[in-house]
Amino acid sequence: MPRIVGQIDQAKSQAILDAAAEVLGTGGLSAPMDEIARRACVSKQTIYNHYGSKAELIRAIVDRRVEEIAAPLLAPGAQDHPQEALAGFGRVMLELVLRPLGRSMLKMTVQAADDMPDLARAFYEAGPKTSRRRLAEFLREETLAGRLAVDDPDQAADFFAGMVIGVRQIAGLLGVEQAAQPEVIEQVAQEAARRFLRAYGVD
Amino acid sequence: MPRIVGQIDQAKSQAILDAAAEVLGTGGLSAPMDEIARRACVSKQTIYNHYGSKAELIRAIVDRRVEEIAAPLLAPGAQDHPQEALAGFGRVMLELVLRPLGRSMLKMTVQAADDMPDLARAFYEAGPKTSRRRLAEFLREETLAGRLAVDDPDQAADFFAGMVIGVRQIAGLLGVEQAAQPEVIEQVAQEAARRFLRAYGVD
DNA sequence: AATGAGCTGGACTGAAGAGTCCACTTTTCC
DNA sequence: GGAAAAGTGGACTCTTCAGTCCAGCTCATT
Repeated sequence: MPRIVGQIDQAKSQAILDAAAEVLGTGGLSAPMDEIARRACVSKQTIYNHYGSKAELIRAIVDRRVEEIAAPLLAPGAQDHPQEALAGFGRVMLELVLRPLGRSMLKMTVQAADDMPDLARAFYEAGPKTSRRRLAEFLREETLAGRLAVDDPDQAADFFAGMVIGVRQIAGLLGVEQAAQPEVIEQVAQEAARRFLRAYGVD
Repeated sequence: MPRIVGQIDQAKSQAILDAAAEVLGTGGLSAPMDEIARRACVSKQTIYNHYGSKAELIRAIVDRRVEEIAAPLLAPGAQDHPQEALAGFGRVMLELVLRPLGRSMLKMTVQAADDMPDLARAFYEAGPKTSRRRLAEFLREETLAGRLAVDDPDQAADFFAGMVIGVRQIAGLLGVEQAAQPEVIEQVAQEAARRFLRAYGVD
């Protein structure tokens, strides 16, 4: 990602990205570059050597997050029982949404959406959209296999994702309530999976 | 709401609030006061006479929205059949979330959350929290009446609200996808209610 | 040890925008 | 009709911050 190639320190690039994500995530997009530099233990000039401008720095942060999101969403699915597979999906989504990093990244992207619509769209595709798509595929397969009776997999996937995430995402964006405990995540994922199976079971 | 009482024009207060909601909602919180003044066909000084500062202006906008939210959430509930009552809840929540005004107000409040946590909390209480609370009460009553079998009304309310709202809220915040059509709202509310009844019915 | 790329930190420029001031006009109320 | 309150528009101050500049430092390679 660095604009000026050469002997540039890759570890420093990452340190800058980490610091920027932290500062911009908590203080909002208007947090000053000087603070990011201080947090990264780096001079402001170095940030500009690596990323060129604040907008590109933000872009790099979101791009990295988009990559990070992809991996866990590929994990669940193949399980013995639909209940476990669904709970797995739920767990992954909740982790992505509830972790402090996930929260602040989302808030950052929302704030940036006005000025960088393409960035917001990339984030949306990588996160919310991909998770629903993967889940819908799973539901389609399970229905073909006769273990579920889902007539509209896209809508059903959105229903399940909504159940799992619930009010927590918006609460995080508004900065109310603290991060959720692991046992809460587990309980919510399991219960949502159970209820979903009742709603969409083969009778 | 005006700081300086006297012969102040109430209609002008509203015009300012309307213009500010529009400008700050679409252009983000950093939109300049001059543009709000222009939009409201009012001098900048008049805005300051009415509201004292940009922060208080924002506060007034959110306060007004908080009032507006309260009314529709009291409407549904008492219906012949749970299906209709639930669909009514769903319809109201979707309207609140999907309407352009609702979207931009939410985005504005999210952006303001860092600097005005109390404001964000008031919004959260009035909107997401109240809607879940009202719905949970309804579910509790229906369960007592033997028409539903909801063991954890708070969680079930959150599940239903999540199903209805789904990916649309975050899509709106990220500025992707256009506003939803009325028939989509109706279909989603009805289908969510139907599935919810299967998940929580008395068998 | 010499070269040169990258880094530091601090000073600097320029733009944008919040909030103020002021001379003047309009409205409202008695 | 006159006084007081409210509004207008435009200039003005002050602060904040993105981005630049620069003089001196570090350190790897040769």
